[in-house]
Amino acid sequence: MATKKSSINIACATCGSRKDSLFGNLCGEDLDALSEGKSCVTYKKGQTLFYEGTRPMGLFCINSGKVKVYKLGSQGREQIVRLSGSGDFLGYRALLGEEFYSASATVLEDATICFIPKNNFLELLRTNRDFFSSLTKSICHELGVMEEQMAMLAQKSVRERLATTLIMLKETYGVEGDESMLIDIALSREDIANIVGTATETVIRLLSDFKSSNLISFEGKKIRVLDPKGLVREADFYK
Amino acid sequence: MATKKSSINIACATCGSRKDSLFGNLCGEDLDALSEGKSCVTYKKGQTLFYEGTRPMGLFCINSGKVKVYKLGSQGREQIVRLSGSGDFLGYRALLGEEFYSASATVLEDATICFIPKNNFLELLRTNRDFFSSLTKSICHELGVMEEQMAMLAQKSVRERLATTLIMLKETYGVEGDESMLIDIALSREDIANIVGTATETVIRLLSDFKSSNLISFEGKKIRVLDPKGLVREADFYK
DNA sequence: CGATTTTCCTGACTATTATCATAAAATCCG
DNA sequence: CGGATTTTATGATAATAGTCAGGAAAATCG
Repeated sequence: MATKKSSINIACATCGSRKDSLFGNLCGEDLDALSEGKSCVTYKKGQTLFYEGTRPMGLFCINSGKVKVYKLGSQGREQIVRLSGSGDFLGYRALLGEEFYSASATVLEDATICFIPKNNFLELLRTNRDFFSSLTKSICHELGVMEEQMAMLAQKSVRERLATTLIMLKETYGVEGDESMLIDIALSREDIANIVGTATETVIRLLSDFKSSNLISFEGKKIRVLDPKGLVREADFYK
Repeated sequence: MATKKSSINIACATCGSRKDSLFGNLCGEDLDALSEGKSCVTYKKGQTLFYEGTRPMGLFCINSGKVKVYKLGSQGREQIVRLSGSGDFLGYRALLGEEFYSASATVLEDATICFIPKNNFLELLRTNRDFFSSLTKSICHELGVMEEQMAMLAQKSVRERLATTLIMLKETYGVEGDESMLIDIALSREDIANIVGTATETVIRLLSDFKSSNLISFEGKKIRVLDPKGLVREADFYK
């Protein structure tokens, strides 16, 4: 499905999504050094950036588009561990941990993504202590998010997990409508199942349940949250 | 239950568990600086080092004993996110992420634990770049372990999760016997349930199942793994 | 040591969720 | 456009795990 096509390099110095990223505060000199080695590529939905178990060669930096990061279980089922979008980095965990990729990354929505070779990235870390600190801080925050996620997966029922996931998606990808919010990311029912950790059929049933209760509505492939408070109730107190 | 009693300070320079920790490679000067501000306390089983939602004041460094780190769910149920022992640090995530504690920590087995004030720790990070790097590397590794854990919790059945947990516990806390290995940590059935994310009764039932199948045996409060390969089968392919 | 509390265990029952089968709807692609 | 594939949907059934209740065993404590 779909083929890669290269595109003209976007210089880091003029990159629009940079201000939202950890590169936001870099000085011109650092930016030029980064730009030097990097390449910038357009990916189509379905293309894979890297595979679990392979060696990281550098850092991916998402300019636009959306990516899912997932591990494969023993039955070949994906478990999505993170969704990434504009301004996010991919692959720093494996680079800094000096390990192979612990997960795979595949494009969900057509994306423009820069690749910064390992050595350029490590050199930046070596020379710019503030950047190193803010990266570390961000990783620590990430770790806290993962703990949260873990507790949710372990303790809540599937119904609660789905409600919780919708709330999180709304918080990250919600775009304003009047009163309600549209979750602006194209996830299949199967993708949602692979975030929640359940069967696709179960997601379909529960979503149409939530729809019947007027908690959500469907808008093309996307979901609109009509009653956030109702969802919070479903997420916390059901059972 | 049980009260704190202070004990004579152990100097970092002469600390026996240091070589197993991230402080293992520090020079004498750094060690003396650390020792200066620190205090060293003996805790009894059941005592709590810190509570979720509070502000971290420094780093805990476990000299001996075992500690569980857990989050509280909305039904008051603990989800254990990590077990820590001799040589492990506690609280660096919140310190480096500049956040409140995301979890609580309670002593499982009587412990001797040093406390290093925030500023001493941060100063060490500031002045010793190698230490900062190795800490970051360790955090990245931790993040990978969490991803693994998350996928397990989301995808596997409770039976598989329990088998997986026993294997992990064996790998971390196993002490040699002939052929079999004893898991040398005192966990109640409820603690195990709070790692696996299930009801205590279910853990009891499944453990006695595993015992009937001669995969494990009980030795006081501890569990002996008789057939690791059998456990691996239970962990992966059941269903 | 005996009393009390906590932990462990078992059974019965119920609720939740997975699985399998089938079909409609949507999307892809030449 | 029209056939093929993928995704979404729904029903029936079975497996899994949770809850509640009651009792045995073990640990704790004065």
